[in-house]
Amino acid sequence: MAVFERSGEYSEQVLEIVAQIPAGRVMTYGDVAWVFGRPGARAVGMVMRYRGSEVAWWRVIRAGGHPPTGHADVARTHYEAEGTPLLPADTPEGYRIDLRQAAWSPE
DNA sequence: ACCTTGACCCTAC
DNA sequence: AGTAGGGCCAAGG
Repeated sequence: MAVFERSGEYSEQVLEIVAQIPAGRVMTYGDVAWVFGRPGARAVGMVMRYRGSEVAWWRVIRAGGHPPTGHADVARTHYEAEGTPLLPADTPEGYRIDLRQAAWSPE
């Protein structure tokens, strides 16, 4: 509840959900957005840019298990530290998160 | 109210 | 793999 201040409640909601993601688990931008009952993966990404510093932004990834743009290297460090299941991939980053196991959703 | 930006998503070439 | 285009939403000027 409320210690967040700044901009709309949307940002608060996003940060709160991300904060609920347990270590070793991840959630896609799209899934987070759908929690609000409305698409808006871009809006979620923007919240990460503005207030992402306060949450485990690395636990929020793109669709398909791809790490956040421009932060794939840092994100991988956190994944390995938390034991997040990763998989080798042909992607430029050379890896992707195993959504089959890491995919998480709030109750 | 209008326009631009952004750590997005999907499809197509 | 990479680029291009269109579409979604929220915040700020």
